[in-house]
Amino acid sequence: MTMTAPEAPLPDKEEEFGRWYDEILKRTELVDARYGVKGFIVYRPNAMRMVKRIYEMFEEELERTGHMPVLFPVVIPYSYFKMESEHIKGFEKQVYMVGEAGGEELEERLVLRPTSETAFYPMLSLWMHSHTDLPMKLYQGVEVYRYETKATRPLLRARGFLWIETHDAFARKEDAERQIEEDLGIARRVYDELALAFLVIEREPYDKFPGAENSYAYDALLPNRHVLQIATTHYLGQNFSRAFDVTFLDEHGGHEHPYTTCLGVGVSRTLAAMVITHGDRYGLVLPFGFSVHDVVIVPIPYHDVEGEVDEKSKRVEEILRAAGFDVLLDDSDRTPGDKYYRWEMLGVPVRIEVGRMEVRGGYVTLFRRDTRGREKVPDDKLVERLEELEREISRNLRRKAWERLEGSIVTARNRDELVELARLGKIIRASFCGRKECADEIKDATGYEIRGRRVDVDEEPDERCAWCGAPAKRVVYLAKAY
RNA sequence: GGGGCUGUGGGCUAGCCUGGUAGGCUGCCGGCCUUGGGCGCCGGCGGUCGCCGGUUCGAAUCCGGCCAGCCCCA
Repeated sequence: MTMTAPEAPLPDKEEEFGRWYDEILKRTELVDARYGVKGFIVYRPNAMRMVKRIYEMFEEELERTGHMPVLFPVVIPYSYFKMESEHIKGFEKQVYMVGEAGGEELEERLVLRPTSETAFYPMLSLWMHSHTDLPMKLYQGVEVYRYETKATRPLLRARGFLWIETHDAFARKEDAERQIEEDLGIARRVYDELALAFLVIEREPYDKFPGAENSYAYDALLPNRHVLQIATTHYLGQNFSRAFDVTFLDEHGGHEHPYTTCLGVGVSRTLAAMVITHGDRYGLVLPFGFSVHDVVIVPIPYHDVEGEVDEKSKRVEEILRAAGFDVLLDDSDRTPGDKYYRWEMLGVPVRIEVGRMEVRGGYVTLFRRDTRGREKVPDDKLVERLEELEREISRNLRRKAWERLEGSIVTARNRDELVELARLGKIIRASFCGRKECADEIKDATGYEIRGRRVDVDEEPDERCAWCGAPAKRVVYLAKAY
């Protein structure tokens, strides 16, 4: 694999996305793909700050909305796994199975969870007795395992990846349907804070999660013009509660199957989406709270002012720490330029430079990573300015992400336009008849998949399907997908 | 699923065709020198050449298999 010299900027993200991505992962020391098992990676400390923060944000939202944490085993007895017929059809080709232990074949094979419905439901039936136990809203944050095709990519398409899954059960259908709305809100709030842009999509019926009645997804856009599904939520109806015979006693003393939902958040993919959406040729670009530090102070000592520079740097450090910022004073004996490049690669949002001019002038020079611009800030305005910048950087990153996403959506009215826009790599908006055969033809002709209908906007289709001309049922979005 | 390319100190690589002491840059350690965008100089550290097998007096190099990574296509 070729790689640029350590001191050169990264390749261009748009033109050479593959190389850019490999190198930024390596140079930032986020993850290491050399563990030696295809599709599995090691998360290094710089990535774990981001991973933990993403987990925290989701967990905070989940607990605020009444979810309780649990932790299930990684292994699922095969007999549980096969209980819901659609589910096993959808997953059996991509599960890891443990077949032996202690040198002997196991009496029952164990599935490494690809998702945990079939682990949860047998326990739900033990825990659930009456309608007073409902709603039951549980979540866990774990690694799941799926035997993906040979085209694995670190974080984007892996055989083991980090995620969060909720499993919720309700007495009434309407409550379960309302949960889908709540799930979509949870993901929207967190992704907003991560400054990501995304389409909220209802998947086509043939493209649902195995065993679901309806599936909804968050799709983010990558610079290689592929979309990336970063979260999904599914309305499962009574499919799983029936298959696992989970019941509760209702107000009238009758046994009922609860209506259930699940939400799956791809934490590894969310991490990738942050790296990819915001990053540039100088490395990561991140909002406050995700890099190794939020503010780094770089002193620039000269002989004649060394003591003063040192003193001012320390004073600034103390003030910012007291104000609650995650600040690091980098007084290592590297040169300032070297420090600039290193902290920029790691996406530290703000750098403060303190040298002769700053000591004499009663100000500091502040560098913001998102625009790579400098500004002078009077000493007594520093805390205030940093508080502003925290919001400003986040807003700026979010705006840029949305501009890119919205700027790449174009409407196709007929077959020719659709083919042409696919050739250009756009996200295509089109009226669609809803037939799977039509979707298959489009896939064959263009490589594009119908992602589904947007649920965050109301849209009326044209009369005719843009592909086949049959009466159109809805407006859908098409893209190449990871 | 089909095809192609690659694997050499921590990182990037030369050497491979034509078999014979593994070379450079970077990094890291120690020292001197200072520092406004990857400072300079001196000395040092670090490699069973992805793994297994074969050919050979001798393999990083040739042959076979495997593993991993990347690219293109479906």
